[in-house]
Amino acid sequence: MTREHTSNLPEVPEEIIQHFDQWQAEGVDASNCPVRDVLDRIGDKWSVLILMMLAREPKRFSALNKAVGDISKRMLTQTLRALQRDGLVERTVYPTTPPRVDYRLTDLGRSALVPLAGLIVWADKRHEEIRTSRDTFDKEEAVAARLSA
Amino acid sequence: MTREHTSNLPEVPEEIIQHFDQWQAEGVDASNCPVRDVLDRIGDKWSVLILMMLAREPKRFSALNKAVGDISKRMLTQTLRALQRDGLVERTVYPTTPPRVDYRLTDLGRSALVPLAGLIVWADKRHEEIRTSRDTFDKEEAVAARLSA
DNA sequence: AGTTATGGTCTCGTTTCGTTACCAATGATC
DNA sequence: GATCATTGGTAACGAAACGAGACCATAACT
Repeated sequence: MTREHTSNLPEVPEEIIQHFDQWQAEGVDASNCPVRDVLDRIGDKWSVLILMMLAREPKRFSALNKAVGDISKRMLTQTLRALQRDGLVERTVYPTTPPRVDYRLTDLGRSALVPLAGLIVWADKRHEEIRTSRDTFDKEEAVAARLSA
Repeated sequence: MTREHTSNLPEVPEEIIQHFDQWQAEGVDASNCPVRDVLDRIGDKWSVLILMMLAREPKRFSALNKAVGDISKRMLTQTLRALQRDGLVERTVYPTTPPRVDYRLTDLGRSALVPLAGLIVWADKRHEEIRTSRDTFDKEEAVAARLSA
């Protein structure tokens, strides 16, 4: 009743929506919602990106640092540790000098990439639309600001 | 060659991995990667959660505030504005007193929920595994700390 | 006059983040 | 044999983002 079928967009499975409804009824807090727990972790600035970079093959710290480009060593270390802690990434140290460390996805980490791939395809397909929307929004905002001045 | 087939886990589509490879070769910066652009935005603490809460039907500001529980009004406003700017959410004001404002998903916003649902199912299925991994990691870390003391 | 309700905004103290400097150990270079 | 480069980080500091709570405008109700 709340949503009319005016387009043939892909649908969100009813089962999932029921899931959401349930959470909403209970009030979703970080403490009581497993999905919150997971999303809060990999939903940070760098985690998904790093998982993607490790998709094909293991990489060394410095290779990751170069691949991502605008991540600092500090954040790279921090993110990798968190991914390792969550069991998505495995860290191997070869005690040479200078040290050599590589990072590889675990099975769990690889399994995460499957749904993430869906998200990436979506982002790629829709990002033009999003950028357009942003431009429009910003333009309207500028007009509104001029009016109230 | 880099990945042995020892388990029957769901696979990451080769096509997607090639996508990642390409990015990696170029060096993924925020500026040159559309997916980065999108991920940086909805990959924040609250966006996904709010999209989920709006899945079934439009909601008022206060309803969202209650549903999410531990979000502050400040962040709720900020996140909703960003979602609106990106064209994922529509804001409607009814000029009554006290004011009434509701937020609903746009078609674009609804389309985002499809891949997100995949991620949520994953999180739900795997979060036990993740928690276990965390506990193990923390225990090992504690041991290491004791040794070096 | 005082209370309540809504959808925010403002301010302030805390957390988190990004930048830069630095380190240890070894092999190569001069 | 002193110097330098390399790798995978850590430490310290200033900047930006965040969370909690006070505050506001308006009108209906008591």
